[in-house]
Amino acid sequence: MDPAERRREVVDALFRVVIRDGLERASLRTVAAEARLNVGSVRHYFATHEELKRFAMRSMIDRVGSRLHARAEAVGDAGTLTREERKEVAASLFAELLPLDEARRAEVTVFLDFITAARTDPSLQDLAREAATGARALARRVLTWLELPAGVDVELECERLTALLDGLGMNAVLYPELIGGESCLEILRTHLDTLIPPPPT
Amino acid sequence: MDPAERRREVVDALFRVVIRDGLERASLRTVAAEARLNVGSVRHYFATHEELKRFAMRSMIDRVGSRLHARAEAVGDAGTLTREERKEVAASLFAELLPLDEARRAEVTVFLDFITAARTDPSLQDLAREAATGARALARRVLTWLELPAGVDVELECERLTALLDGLGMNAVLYPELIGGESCLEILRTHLDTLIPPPPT
DNA sequence: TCGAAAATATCACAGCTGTGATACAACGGA
DNA sequence: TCCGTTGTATCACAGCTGTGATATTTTCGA
Repeated sequence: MDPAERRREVVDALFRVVIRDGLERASLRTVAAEARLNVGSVRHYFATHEELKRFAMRSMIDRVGSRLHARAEAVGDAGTLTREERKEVAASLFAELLPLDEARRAEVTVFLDFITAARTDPSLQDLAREAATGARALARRVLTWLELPAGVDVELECERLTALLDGLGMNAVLYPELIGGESCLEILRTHLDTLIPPPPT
Repeated sequence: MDPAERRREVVDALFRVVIRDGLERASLRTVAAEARLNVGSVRHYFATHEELKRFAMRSMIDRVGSRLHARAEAVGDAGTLTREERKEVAASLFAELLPLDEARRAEVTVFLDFITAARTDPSLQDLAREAATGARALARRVLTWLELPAGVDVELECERLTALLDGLGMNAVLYPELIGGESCLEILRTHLDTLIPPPPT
């Protein structure tokens, strides 16, 4: 079997364990069992536990990052869109970072565990920082593309938006009974409306 | 020595371990060592590890909750304040939830570890839910007290504000080099200004 | 002063962890 | 066919974990 695919299987098994029991329960043995392998086989592809975790976190970042990049490229020609249309495009782009379906919920859940673990795990810190700066770069790019009204501090709004997205994702993952995916999307749209007032009806 | 104070000492030791190494490293042995005790002494006050963690999380919630409650009570007579003054009161109240100094940074750090752990730890879930609903109740109360302009959805703004506060706190704790306490406060003030437009100068 | 209660301390045990070492099987080119 | 590479599997070891049981010390009121 293709080694790359085996690695992917192991990483998927790790994700399932993290979603079910949290990252701290994702030991070599539990992940191997989830992947229907034994520790020896897992360690044939990942020399150490640390390497497995780093590879998994990188896979997650790359997956989300490439998806966002593809979406951002697809709307390269902005001149033909009205402000309202661009707002809708921006909303659906940022929505990729919200737990709106099971796949994205899984991503946000795993990602939250990884970045909180990175606070005290030096081997994950560079990846967490990379993801954080990447999210800010995306937000900055989209906000400038939206051509905010004069007098608006783009850097501040960039930080406010990323914080809002992180907060929404975290709350929707930790308290699904308090706030669902639909509310997240509605709040995101409202937020963009406060940045660019909608035309009066 | 007063048993209540001993418990507090142990809990403080646990907080220090969590801040330094994360909640998953806060074993009975590491906490006991941090408190300059042995496991037997710690277990004399907390029968099980689970009981210790629950007590610590409850202490944290109570501490922050009572501080917020005291501040909210202190400004009970709202009629004498202008809208701008009330906005400033609201900002300083919500600022209690942001890592603006070392004490609050420690609180947010520990709290973040607790609520993420609660996702997969049934023994902490009720406390996490209590904290989440409490934060929303506070935000709802303050937002109605601010008398937002007509047409503003208070429930939605309540959720948007709590998500923003959570996101700001999380980012400031996880990426202190990307966003500091001052930026959090500035963003919070900006957010309140978008809810209640400031008078033109 | 005595003695019970509270507090502190130590040991042992089973279970889990990462990792090193080693063995066994499968496969694919010379 | 042979052999080296790749993949799979198993064992052992030290270290950490929570917890039960037990021992020792300290405290403090009758």
